[in-house]
Amino acid sequence: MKIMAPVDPALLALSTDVVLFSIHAERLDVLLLKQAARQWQLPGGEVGACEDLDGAALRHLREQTGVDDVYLEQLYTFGDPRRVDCQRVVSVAYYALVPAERLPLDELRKNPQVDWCPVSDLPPLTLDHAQIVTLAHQRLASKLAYSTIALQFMPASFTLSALQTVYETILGEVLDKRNFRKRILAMNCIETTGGMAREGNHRPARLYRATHPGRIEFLK
Amino acid sequence: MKIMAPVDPALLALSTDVVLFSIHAERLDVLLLKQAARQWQLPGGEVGACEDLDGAALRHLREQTGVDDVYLEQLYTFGDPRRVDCQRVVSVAYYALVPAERLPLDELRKNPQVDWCPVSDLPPLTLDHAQIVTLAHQRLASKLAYSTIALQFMPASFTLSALQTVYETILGEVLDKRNFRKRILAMNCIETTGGMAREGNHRPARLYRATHPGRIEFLK
DNA sequence: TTGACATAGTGTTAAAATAACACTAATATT
DNA sequence: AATATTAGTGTTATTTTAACACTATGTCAA
Repeated sequence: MKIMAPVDPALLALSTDVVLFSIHAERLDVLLLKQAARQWQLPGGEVGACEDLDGAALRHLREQTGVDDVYLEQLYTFGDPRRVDCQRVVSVAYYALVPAERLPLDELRKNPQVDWCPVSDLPPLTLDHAQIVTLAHQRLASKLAYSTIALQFMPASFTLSALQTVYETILGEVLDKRNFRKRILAMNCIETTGGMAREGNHRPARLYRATHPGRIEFLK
Repeated sequence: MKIMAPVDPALLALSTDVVLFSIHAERLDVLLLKQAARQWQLPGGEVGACEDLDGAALRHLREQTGVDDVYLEQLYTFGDPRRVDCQRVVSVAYYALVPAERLPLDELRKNPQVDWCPVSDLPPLTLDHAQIVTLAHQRLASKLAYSTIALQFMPASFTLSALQTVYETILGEVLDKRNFRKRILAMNCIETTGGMAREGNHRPARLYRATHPGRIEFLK
Protein backbone atom coordinates (compact mmCIF):
# COMPACT_ATOMS: atom_id res chain seq x y z
CA MET A 1 0.00 0.00 0.00
CA LYS A 2 1.30 3.41 -0.92
CA ILE A 3 2.06 5.73 1.95
CA MET A 4 -0.21 8.72 1.73
CA ALA A 5 0.76 12.32 2.26
CA PRO A 6 -0.42 13.76 5.55
CA VAL A 7 -3.76 15.53 5.58
CA ASP A 8 -3.87 18.85 3.84
CA PRO A 9 -5.58 20.83 6.56
CA ALA A 10 -7.23 23.11 4.03
CA LEU A 11 -9.18 20.13 2.75
CA LEU A 12 -10.12 18.39 5.96
CA ALA A 13 -13.40 19.21 7.59
CA LEU A 14 -14.81 17.59 10.68
CA SER A 15 -18.53 17.56 11.13
CA THR A 16 -21.23 15.85 13.12
CA ASP A 17 -24.55 14.47 11.95
CA VAL A 18 -27.39 13.71 14.29
CA VAL A 19 -30.19 11.20 13.89
CA LEU A 20 -32.88 12.57 16.19
CA PHE A 21 -35.56 9.98 16.88
CA SER A 22 -38.95 10.66 18.33
CA ILE A 23 -42.15 8.68 18.40
CA HIS A 24 -45.38 10.19 17.12
CA ALA A 25 -48.61 8.28 16.84
CA GLU A 26 -46.90 4.89 17.06
CA ARG A 27 -44.42 5.80 14.36
CA LEU A 28 -40.66 6.08 14.79
CA ASP A 29 -39.71 9.35 13.16
CA VAL A 30 -36.43 11.05 12.30
CA LEU A 31 -35.98 14.80 12.12
CA LEU A 32 -34.78 15.89 8.68
CA LEU A 33 -33.81 19.18 7.06
CA LYS A 34 -34.78 20.05 3.52
CA GLN A 35 -31.62 20.54 1.51
CA ALA A 36 -33.23 20.95 -1.91
CA ALA A 37 -36.36 19.83 -3.67
CA ARG A 38 -36.75 16.12 -2.94
CA GLN A 39 -33.44 16.04 -1.10
CA TRP A 40 -33.15 15.91 2.65
CA GLN A 41 -30.33 15.73 5.17
CA LEU A 42 -29.65 15.13 8.82
CA PRO A 43 -29.07 18.06 11.16
CA GLY A 44 -25.38 18.68 11.76
CA GLY A 45 -22.38 20.62 10.61
CA GLU A 46 -18.83 21.57 11.38
CA VAL A 47 -17.19 21.06 14.73
CA GLY A 48 -15.86 24.26 16.29
CA ALA A 49 -12.17 24.56 17.06
CA CYS A 50 -12.72 24.60 20.81
CA GLU A 51 -15.88 22.58 20.91
CA ASP A 52 -16.14 18.97 21.87
CA LEU A 53 -17.91 16.55 19.55
CA ASP A 54 -21.03 16.03 21.65
CA GLY A 55 -21.30 19.79 22.07
CA ALA A 56 -21.11 20.37 18.34
CA ALA A 57 -23.84 17.80 17.71
CA LEU A 58 -26.13 19.40 20.30
CA ARG A 59 -25.41 22.91 19.06
CA HIS A 60 -26.26 22.13 15.43
CA LEU A 61 -29.39 20.35 16.51
CA ARG A 62 -30.48 23.37 18.52
CA GLU A 63 -29.53 25.95 15.91
CA GLN A 64 -31.10 24.12 13.00
CA THR A 65 -34.22 22.74 14.63
CA GLY A 66 -34.74 24.43 18.00
CA VAL A 67 -34.66 21.06 19.73
CA ASP A 68 -32.74 20.99 22.97
CA ASP A 69 -32.21 18.76 25.98
CA VAL A 70 -32.05 15.37 24.29
CA TYR A 71 -30.36 12.09 25.11
CA LEU A 72 -27.29 11.87 22.87
CA GLU A 73 -24.95 9.01 22.05
CA GLN A 74 -22.10 8.69 19.61
CA LEU A 75 -22.83 6.20 16.85
CA TYR A 76 -19.97 5.82 14.37
CA THR A 77 -17.48 7.94 12.49
CA PHE A 78 -17.73 8.00 8.72
CA GLY A 79 -14.56 8.92 6.92
CA ASP A 80 -14.61 7.52 3.42
CA PRO A 81 -12.63 10.11 1.42
CA ARG A 82 -15.20 9.88 -1.37
CA ARG A 83 -18.28 10.39 0.75
CA VAL A 84 -18.36 14.09 -0.15
CA ASP A 85 -17.26 15.50 -3.49
CA CYS A 86 -14.46 18.04 -3.71
CA GLN A 87 -13.69 18.03 -0.02
CA ARG A 88 -12.67 15.67 2.69
CA VAL A 89 -15.43 15.65 5.27
CA VAL A 90 -15.18 13.26 8.16
CA SER A 91 -18.41 13.02 10.08
CA VAL A 92 -18.93 11.82 13.61
CA ALA A 93 -22.49 10.52 13.61
CA TYR A 94 -24.70 10.64 16.69
CA TYR A 95 -28.15 9.56 17.51
CA ALA A 96 -30.45 11.36 19.88
CA LEU A 97 -33.75 10.55 21.56
CA VAL A 98 -36.44 12.90 22.77
CA PRO A 99 -39.97 12.45 24.11
CA ALA A 100 -42.56 13.91 21.75
CA GLU A 101 -43.89 15.95 24.68
CA ARG A 102 -40.64 17.85 25.06
CA LEU A 103 -40.53 19.04 21.45
CA PRO A 104 -41.09 22.72 20.57
CA LEU A 105 -43.89 21.78 18.23
CA ASP A 106 -44.94 25.30 17.29
CA GLU A 107 -41.43 26.32 16.40
CA LEU A 108 -40.95 23.17 14.35
CA ARG A 109 -44.24 23.60 12.52
CA LYS A 110 -43.36 27.16 11.53
CA ASN A 111 -40.12 26.04 9.90
CA PRO A 112 -40.75 24.58 6.43
CA GLN A 113 -37.14 23.40 6.24
CA VAL A 114 -37.67 20.86 8.99
CA ASP A 115 -39.83 17.78 9.06
CA TRP A 116 -40.35 14.47 10.80
CA CYS A 117 -40.20 11.44 8.54
CA PRO A 118 -40.94 7.84 9.40
CA VAL A 119 -37.82 5.69 9.56
CA SER A 120 -39.57 3.03 7.55
CA ASP A 121 -40.28 5.39 4.66
CA LEU A 122 -37.50 7.90 4.27
CA PRO A 123 -37.31 10.42 1.45
CA PRO A 124 -34.09 10.60 -0.60
CA LEU A 125 -31.25 11.64 1.71
CA THR A 126 -27.98 13.29 0.83
CA LEU A 127 -24.62 11.51 0.94
CA ASP A 128 -24.58 8.48 3.23
CA HIS A 129 -27.28 9.81 5.54
CA ALA A 130 -29.70 6.97 4.83
CA GLN A 131 -27.02 4.51 5.92
CA ILE A 132 -26.48 6.52 9.10
CA VAL A 133 -30.18 6.41 9.91
CA THR A 134 -30.28 2.66 9.37
CA LEU A 135 -27.30 2.08 11.60
CA ALA A 136 -28.79 4.29 14.31
CA HIS A 137 -32.07 2.42 14.16
CA GLN A 138 -30.28 -0.92 14.51
CA ARG A 139 -28.28 0.33 17.47
CA LEU A 140 -31.36 1.69 19.15
CA ALA A 141 -33.32 -1.52 18.64
CA SER A 142 -30.54 -3.69 20.00
CA LYS A 143 -30.11 -1.47 23.06
CA LEU A 144 -33.74 -2.05 24.01
CA ALA A 145 -32.81 -5.61 24.90
CA TYR A 146 -30.20 -4.82 27.51
CA SER A 147 -30.74 -1.28 28.74
CA THR A 148 -33.35 1.18 29.91
CA ILE A 149 -32.78 3.46 26.93
CA ALA A 150 -36.46 3.43 25.93
CA LEU A 151 -37.25 5.61 28.94
CA GLN A 152 -35.60 8.47 27.04
CA PHE A 153 -38.69 8.58 24.86
CA MET A 154 -41.05 8.95 27.81
CA PRO A 155 -42.42 12.11 29.41
CA ALA A 156 -42.12 12.68 33.17
CA SER A 157 -44.96 10.27 33.85
CA PHE A 158 -46.39 7.63 31.60
CA THR A 159 -48.40 4.43 31.54
CA LEU A 160 -47.01 0.94 31.01
CA SER A 161 -49.09 0.66 27.86
CA ALA A 162 -47.41 3.77 26.47
CA LEU A 163 -43.99 2.35 27.25
CA GLN A 164 -44.92 -0.92 25.59
CA THR A 165 -45.98 0.98 22.49
CA VAL A 166 -42.53 2.58 22.37
CA TYR A 167 -40.88 -0.83 22.40
CA GLU A 168 -43.23 -2.15 19.76
CA THR A 169 -42.71 0.86 17.53
CA ILE A 170 -38.94 0.61 17.62
CA LEU A 171 -38.81 -3.17 17.22
CA GLY A 172 -41.61 -3.30 14.67
CA GLU A 173 -43.33 -6.20 16.39
CA VAL A 174 -46.04 -6.65 18.99
CA LEU A 175 -45.14 -7.84 22.45
CA ASP A 176 -47.07 -9.84 25.00
CA LYS A 177 -48.57 -7.48 27.55
CA ARG A 178 -48.06 -9.63 30.65
CA ASN A 179 -44.52 -10.66 29.81
CA PHE A 180 -43.62 -7.09 28.97
CA ARG A 181 -44.87 -5.75 32.28
CA LYS A 182 -43.10 -8.45 34.25
CA ARG A 183 -39.85 -7.73 32.46
CA ILE A 184 -40.00 -3.96 32.84
CA LEU A 185 -40.94 -4.06 36.51
CA ALA A 186 -38.15 -6.58 37.17
CA MET A 187 -35.68 -4.06 35.74
CA ASN A 188 -36.40 -1.84 38.73
CA CYS A 189 -36.11 1.29 36.65
CA ILE A 190 -39.58 2.77 37.12
CA GLU A 191 -41.92 3.39 40.04
CA THR A 192 -45.57 4.42 40.39
CA THR A 193 -46.28 8.11 40.83
CA GLY A 194 -49.57 7.42 42.57
CA GLY A 195 -51.45 9.30 39.84
CA MET A 196 -53.71 7.84 37.20
CA ALA A 197 -54.04 8.61 33.50
CA ARG A 198 -57.71 9.18 32.80
CA GLU A 199 -58.20 9.68 29.11
CA GLY A 200 -60.61 8.02 26.76
CA ASN A 201 -63.73 6.12 27.68
CA HIS A 202 -62.08 3.28 29.44
CA ARG A 203 -60.40 2.23 32.65
CA PRO A 204 -57.71 4.68 33.81
CA ALA A 205 -54.11 3.50 33.92
CA ARG A 206 -51.50 3.82 36.64
CA LEU A 207 -48.81 6.40 36.02
CA TYR A 208 -45.15 5.60 36.41
CA ARG A 209 -41.93 7.62 36.36
CA ALA A 210 -38.28 6.68 35.84
CA THR A 211 -36.51 6.10 39.12
CA HIS A 212 -33.33 7.61 37.67
CA PRO A 213 -34.43 9.88 34.86
CA GLY A 214 -31.60 10.69 32.47
CA ARG A 215 -29.57 7.71 33.59
CA ILE A 216 -29.40 4.64 31.40
CA GLU A 217 -28.93 1.34 33.16
CA PHE A 218 -27.52 -1.79 31.66
CA LEU A 219 -29.01 -5.11 32.56
CA LYS A 220 -27.30 -8.30 33.75
CA MET B 1 -24.31 28.24 25.08
CA LYS B 2 -22.02 30.43 23.05
CA ILE B 3 -21.81 29.66 19.37
CA MET B 4 -18.28 28.66 18.51
CA ALA B 5 -16.29 29.80 15.54
CA PRO B 6 -15.86 27.17 12.85
CA VAL B 7 -12.78 24.99 12.99
CA ASP B 8 -9.55 26.68 12.09
CA PRO B 9 -8.22 24.05 9.70
CA ALA B 10 -4.64 24.88 10.58
CA LEU B 11 -5.33 23.63 14.09
CA LEU B 12 -7.40 20.57 13.40
CA ALA B 13 -5.71 17.24 13.08
CA LEU B 14 -7.42 13.92 12.57
CA SER B 15 -5.67 10.80 13.75
CA THR B 16 -6.33 7.19 14.54
CA ASP B 17 -5.17 5.13 17.50
CA VAL B 18 -5.18 1.36 17.51
CA VAL B 19 -5.45 -1.00 20.45
CA LEU B 20 -3.93 -4.19 19.09
CA PHE B 21 -4.73 -7.16 21.29
CA SER B 22 -3.03 -10.50 21.20
CA ILE B 23 -2.87 -13.35 23.66
CA HIS B 24 0.47 -14.70 24.83
CA ALA B 25 0.81 -17.36 27.49
CA GLU B 26 -2.72 -16.87 28.79
CA ARG B 27 -2.27 -13.13 29.08
CA LEU B 28 -4.18 -10.49 27.13
CA ASP B 29 -1.57 -8.11 25.82
CA VAL B 30 -1.66 -4.76 24.06
CA LEU B 31 0.99 -3.56 21.66
CA LEU B 32 2.56 -0.29 22.82
CA LEU B 33 5.17 2.10 21.50
CA LYS B 34 7.72 3.73 23.72
CA GLN B 35 7.25 7.47 23.53
CA ALA B 36 9.77 8.48 26.22
CA ALA B 37 11.25 7.00 29.35
CA ARG B 38 8.37 5.51 31.33
CA GLN B 39 5.84 6.84 28.83
CA TRP B 40 4.09 4.70 26.25
CA GLN B 41 1.49 5.23 23.56
CA LEU B 42 -0.76 3.36 21.19
CA PRO B 43 0.22 2.90 17.56
CA GLY B 44 -1.48 5.44 15.33
CA GLY B 45 -1.14 8.82 13.70
CA GLU B 46 -2.57 11.21 11.21
CA VAL B 47 -5.13 10.27 8.61
CA GLY B 48 -4.03 10.93 5.06
CA ALA B 49 -6.03 13.28 2.88
CA CYS B 50 -7.19 10.55 0.55
CA GLU B 51 -7.12 7.69 2.99
CA ASP B 52 -10.08 6.18 4.69
CA LEU B 53 -10.08 5.82 8.46
CA ASP B 54 -9.66 2.05 8.59
CA GLY B 55 -6.86 2.32 6.07
CA ALA B 56 -5.05 4.90 8.14
CA ALA B 57 -5.31 2.73 11.24
CA LEU B 58 -3.92 -0.29 9.40
CA ARG B 59 -1.16 1.72 7.77
CA HIS B 60 0.13 3.18 11.02
CA LEU B 61 -0.01 -0.21 12.65
CA ARG B 62 2.05 -1.69 9.84
CA GLU B 63 4.54 1.16 9.61
CA GLN B 64 5.12 1.42 13.32
CA THR B 65 5.07 -2.23 14.32
CA GLY B 66 5.29 -4.38 11.19
CA VAL B 67 2.03 -6.07 12.08
CA ASP B 68 -0.32 -6.66 9.20
CA ASP B 69 -3.46 -8.57 8.36
CA VAL B 70 -5.45 -8.05 11.54
CA TYR B 71 -9.12 -7.95 12.36
CA LEU B 72 -10.02 -4.26 12.81
CA GLU B 73 -13.06 -2.54 14.24
CA GLN B 74 -13.84 1.07 14.98
CA LEU B 75 -14.24 1.73 18.69
CA TYR B 76 -15.03 5.38 19.46
CA THR B 77 -14.00 8.86 18.42
CA PHE B 78 -12.35 11.02 21.04
CA GLY B 79 -12.57 14.73 20.44
CA ASP B 80 -12.27 16.60 23.68
CA PRO B 81 -10.55 19.86 22.63
CA ARG B 82 -8.27 19.61 25.67
CA ARG B 83 -7.12 16.05 25.14
CA VAL B 84 -3.92 17.29 23.46
CA ASP B 85 -2.10 20.49 24.39
CA CYS B 86 -1.58 23.26 21.86
CA GLN B 87 -3.45 21.53 19.06
CA ARG B 88 -6.83 20.15 18.32
CA VAL B 89 -6.41 16.43 17.67
CA VAL B 90 -9.50 14.35 17.12
CA SER B 91 -8.75 10.66 17.25
CA VAL B 92 -10.77 7.82 15.82
CA ALA B 93 -9.90 4.88 18.04
CA TYR B 94 -9.86 1.30 16.75
CA TYR B 95 -9.19 -2.04 18.23
CA ALA B 96 -7.57 -4.90 16.39
CA LEU B 97 -7.10 -8.60 17.07
CA VAL B 98 -4.41 -10.92 15.83
CA PRO B 99 -3.43 -14.51 16.59
CA ALA B 100 -0.06 -14.71 18.30
CA GLU B 101 1.03 -17.15 15.56
CA ARG B 102 0.63 -14.54 12.84
CA LEU B 103 2.91 -11.98 14.50
CA PRO B 104 6.31 -11.11 13.02
CA LEU B 105 7.99 -11.98 16.30
CA ASP B 106 11.57 -11.48 15.16
CA GLU B 107 10.86 -8.08 13.74
CA LEU B 108 9.05 -7.06 16.90
CA ARG B 109 11.80 -8.33 19.15
CA LYS B 110 14.41 -6.35 17.25
CA ASN B 111 12.53 -3.10 17.77
CA PRO B 112 13.10 -1.72 21.27
CA GLN B 113 10.42 0.92 20.73
CA VAL B 114 7.69 -1.70 20.65
CA ASP B 115 6.48 -3.99 23.38
CA TRP B 116 3.56 -6.12 24.48
CA CYS B 117 2.08 -5.19 27.82
CA PRO B 118 -0.60 -7.01 29.79
CA VAL B 119 -3.90 -5.17 29.80
CA SER B 120 -4.18 -5.78 33.52
CA ASP B 121 -0.90 -4.04 34.26
CA LEU B 122 -0.30 -1.20 31.85
CA PRO B 123 2.62 1.20 32.10
CA PRO B 124 1.88 4.96 32.12
CA LEU B 125 0.27 5.87 28.82
CA THR B 126 0.13 9.22 27.09
CA LEU B 127 -3.01 11.35 26.81
CA ASP B 128 -6.23 9.35 27.14
CA HIS B 129 -4.72 6.13 25.81
CA ALA B 130 -5.32 4.19 29.02
CA GLN B 131 -9.00 5.05 28.77
CA ILE B 132 -9.03 3.87 25.15
CA VAL B 133 -7.50 0.53 26.11
CA THR B 134 -10.05 0.05 28.88
CA LEU B 135 -12.93 0.81 26.56
CA ALA B 136 -11.57 -1.57 23.93
CA HIS B 137 -11.20 -4.34 26.48
CA GLN B 138 -14.80 -3.87 27.63
CA ARG B 139 -16.07 -3.93 24.07
CA LEU B 140 -14.09 -7.05 23.29
CA ALA B 141 -15.29 -8.84 26.41
CA SER B 142 -18.92 -8.03 25.77
CA LYS B 143 -18.68 -9.17 22.16
CA LEU B 144 -17.60 -12.62 23.28
CA ALA B 145 -21.13 -13.17 24.54
CA TYR B 146 -22.92 -12.65 21.25
CA SER B 147 -20.45 -13.12 18.41
CA THR B 148 -17.70 -15.34 17.11
CA ILE B 149 -15.09 -12.60 17.48
CA ALA B 150 -12.80 -14.79 19.61
CA LEU B 151 -11.94 -16.81 16.50
CA GLN B 152 -9.90 -13.82 15.37
CA PHE B 153 -7.32 -14.78 17.98
CA MET B 154 -6.99 -18.33 16.68
CA PRO B 155 -4.51 -19.72 14.14
CA ALA B 156 -5.72 -21.71 11.13
CA SER B 157 -6.33 -24.76 13.28
CA PHE B 158 -6.68 -24.96 17.01
CA THR B 159 -8.01 -27.08 19.82
CA LEU B 160 -11.16 -26.41 21.81
CA SER B 161 -9.05 -26.07 24.93
CA ALA B 162 -7.02 -23.33 23.30
CA LEU B 163 -10.20 -21.50 22.31
CA GLN B 164 -11.53 -21.84 25.84
CA THR B 165 -8.32 -20.34 27.18
CA VAL B 166 -8.86 -17.33 24.92
CA TYR B 167 -12.32 -16.77 26.39
CA GLU B 168 -11.03 -17.18 29.92
CA THR B 169 -8.15 -14.81 29.34
CA ILE B 170 -10.35 -12.05 27.98
CA LEU B 171 -13.09 -12.47 30.54
CA GLY B 172 -10.75 -13.03 33.44
CA GLU B 173 -12.71 -15.98 34.74
CA VAL B 174 -12.65 -19.75 34.35
CA LEU B 175 -15.40 -21.45 32.37
CA ASP B 176 -16.90 -24.90 32.63
CA LYS B 177 -15.35 -27.14 30.01
CA ARG B 178 -18.46 -29.10 29.07
CA ASN B 179 -20.75 -26.11 28.91
CA PHE B 180 -18.18 -24.18 26.90
CA ARG B 181 -17.83 -26.92 24.31
CA LYS B 182 -21.57 -27.34 23.97
CA ARG B 183 -22.05 -23.60 23.47
CA ILE B 184 -19.26 -23.23 20.92
CA LEU B 185 -20.30 -26.23 18.87
CA ALA B 186 -23.93 -25.04 18.89
CA MET B 187 -22.74 -21.79 17.31
CA ASN B 188 -21.87 -23.75 14.20
CA CYS B 189 -18.84 -21.61 13.54
CA ILE B 190 -16.10 -24.24 13.66
CA GLU B 191 -15.54 -27.69 12.21
CA THR B 192 -13.00 -30.45 12.75
CA THR B 193 -10.02 -30.54 10.44
CA GLY B 194 -9.48 -34.26 10.98
CA GLY B 195 -6.02 -33.58 12.38
CA MET B 196 -4.87 -33.95 15.94
CA ALA B 197 -2.66 -31.71 18.09
CA ARG B 198 0.00 -33.90 19.61
CA GLU B 199 2.07 -31.87 22.01
CA GLY B 200 2.99 -32.54 25.59
CA ASN B 201 2.90 -35.85 27.37
CA HIS B 202 -0.80 -36.34 27.29
CA ARG B 203 -3.74 -37.26 25.11
CA PRO B 204 -3.79 -35.47 21.74
CA ALA B 205 -6.64 -33.07 21.03
CA ARG B 206 -8.85 -32.73 17.97
CA LEU B 207 -8.08 -29.79 15.74
CA TYR B 208 -10.76 -27.40 14.55
CA ARG B 209 -10.91 -24.55 12.07
CA ALA B 210 -13.32 -21.66 11.59
CA THR B 211 -15.98 -22.49 9.02
CA HIS B 212 -15.95 -18.88 7.83
CA PRO B 213 -12.54 -17.50 8.75
CA GLY B 214 -12.47 -13.74 8.76
CA ARG B 215 -16.21 -13.46 9.06
CA ILE B 216 -17.75 -12.59 12.39
CA GLU B 217 -21.18 -13.98 13.08
CA PHE B 218 -23.68 -12.58 15.53
CA LEU B 219 -25.77 -14.94 17.55
CA LYS B 220 -29.56 -14.98 18.05
C1' DT C 1 5.69 -53.18 30.74
C1' DT C 2 3.65 -50.87 33.70
C1' DG C 3 2.38 -47.25 36.52
C1' DA C 4 2.20 -42.20 37.03
C1' DC C 5 1.02 -38.09 34.96
C1' DA C 6 -1.35 -34.72 32.03
C1' DT C 7 -4.77 -33.10 29.22
C1' DA C 8 -8.95 -34.55 26.10
C1' DG C 9 -13.41 -35.69 25.91
C1' DT C 10 -18.12 -36.72 27.33
C1' DG C 11 -24.15 -36.48 29.80
C1' DT C 12 -27.32 -35.63 33.17
C1' DT C 13 -29.93 -32.94 36.14
C1' DA C 14 -31.62 -28.95 38.63
C1' DA C 15 -32.62 -24.18 38.27
C1' DA C 16 -33.72 -20.14 35.93
C1' DA C 17 -35.48 -17.58 32.16
C1' DT C 18 -38.53 -17.17 28.57
C1' DA C 19 -42.74 -17.71 25.91
C1' DA C 20 -47.44 -18.79 25.31
C1' DC C 21 -51.82 -18.02 26.66
C1' DA C 22 -57.39 -15.55 28.46
C1' DC C 23 -59.98 -13.59 31.49
C1' DT C 24 -61.70 -9.88 34.95
C1' DA C 25 -61.70 -4.71 36.28
C1' DA C 26 -62.67 0.07 35.78
C1' DT C 27 -64.10 3.85 33.48
C1' DA C 28 -66.98 6.66 29.71
C1' DT C 29 -70.73 6.80 26.65
C1' DT C 30 -75.27 5.75 25.04
C1' DA D 1 -78.23 -0.76 32.27
C1' DA D 2 -75.84 -2.30 28.40
C1' DT D 3 -71.84 -1.45 25.47
C1' DA D 4 -67.29 -0.19 24.27
C1' DT D 5 -62.53 0.32 25.41
C1' DT D 6 -58.36 -0.17 27.57
C1' DA D 7 -56.00 -1.71 32.24
C1' DG D 8 -54.48 -5.18 34.83
C1' DT D 9 -53.34 -9.80 36.42
C1' DG D 10 -51.01 -15.86 36.95
C1' DT D 11 -50.01 -20.21 35.43
C1' DT D 12 -47.79 -23.52 32.73
C1' DA D 13 -44.82 -25.50 29.24
C1' DT D 14 -40.59 -24.81 26.98
C1' DT D 15 -36.05 -23.45 26.52
C1' DT D 16 -31.79 -22.04 28.27
C1' DT D 17 -28.34 -22.00 31.51
C1' DA D 18 -25.51 -23.73 35.26
C1' DA D 19 -23.58 -27.15 38.11
C1' DC D 20 -21.20 -31.16 38.42
C1' DA D 21 -17.17 -35.98 37.83
C1' DC D 22 -15.55 -39.46 35.54
C1' DT D 23 -13.27 -42.11 31.56
C1' DA D 24 -9.96 -41.96 27.45
C1' DT D 25 -5.59 -41.51 25.34
C1' DG D 26 -1.37 -40.20 24.93
C1' DT D 27 3.86 -39.44 27.02
C1' DC D 28 7.41 -40.44 30.07
C1' DA D 29 10.11 -42.56 33.60
C1' DA D 30 11.01 -46.28 36.60
